[in-house]
Amino acid sequence: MTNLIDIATWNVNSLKVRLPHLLQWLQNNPVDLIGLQELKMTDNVFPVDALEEAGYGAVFAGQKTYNGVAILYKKATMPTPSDVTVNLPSFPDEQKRVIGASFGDFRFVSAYVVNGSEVGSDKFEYKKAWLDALIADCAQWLSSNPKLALVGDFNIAPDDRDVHDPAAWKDQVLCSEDERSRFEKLLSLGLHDSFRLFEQADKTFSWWDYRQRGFQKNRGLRIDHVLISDALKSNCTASKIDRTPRKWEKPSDHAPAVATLSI
DNA sequence: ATGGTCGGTGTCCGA
Repeated sequence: MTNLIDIATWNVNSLKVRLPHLLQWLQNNPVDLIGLQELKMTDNVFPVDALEEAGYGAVFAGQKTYNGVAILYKKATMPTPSDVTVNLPSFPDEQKRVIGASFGDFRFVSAYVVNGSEVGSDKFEYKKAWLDALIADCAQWLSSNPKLALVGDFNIAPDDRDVHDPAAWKDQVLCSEDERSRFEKLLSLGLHDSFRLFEQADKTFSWWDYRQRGFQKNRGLRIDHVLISDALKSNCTASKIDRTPRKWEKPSDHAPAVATLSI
């Protein structure tokens, strides 16, 4: 038996501030699964009740001030999640950046990849090591769960099409070869960038800097991705970025990305 | 014009 579902990802940049946007967006786009990043809250204040009222269950891993990830699932269409795991098995970390859960034989992982600050910094070294661990662990996940979606804020623009000004961003953080080669390595494990399975408008981005009226000028990058495994590729019928909520008052700097697939 | 804007238990740091 197969189910047609919509899966999404959204870096909300504080779930406390963005809860009204999330609820509004889910009302307009009742996706079956969504991975959230940058909750910036501890687990004791996670808005379980408000999401429940909206028809969503949640698994989450928060922390104070920074990071924090969650998976929301529509209770009417999705089974109860099982095998919930937090973070990367091969990379012990205080920072809460990964949460995974199984829905039947479908595995869904929400990730908040390290930003990296700037090329050559200590944070950039942490980013490379973290990505290497993600690659190693993702290979394991795929061997045990052929039906896998890895979604999130990857903090990597895969190629120049994903950058508003490739010359200005060349070799900069989010666009460097060290990062792009690791993204490619992740795909080579048997994952596909669902967005690129379909024809897309030029200059479609998922993140715009708050400064300099970046969104109004569409000075953005596509760094939020919905990756799906080989086993799901032919079952994926659409993938898009919804820039609508970026126009709302007090927006996240990221827009949600959504893919449709049968599992 | 070398800044600019957000969010956070903050008055600087991370993005």
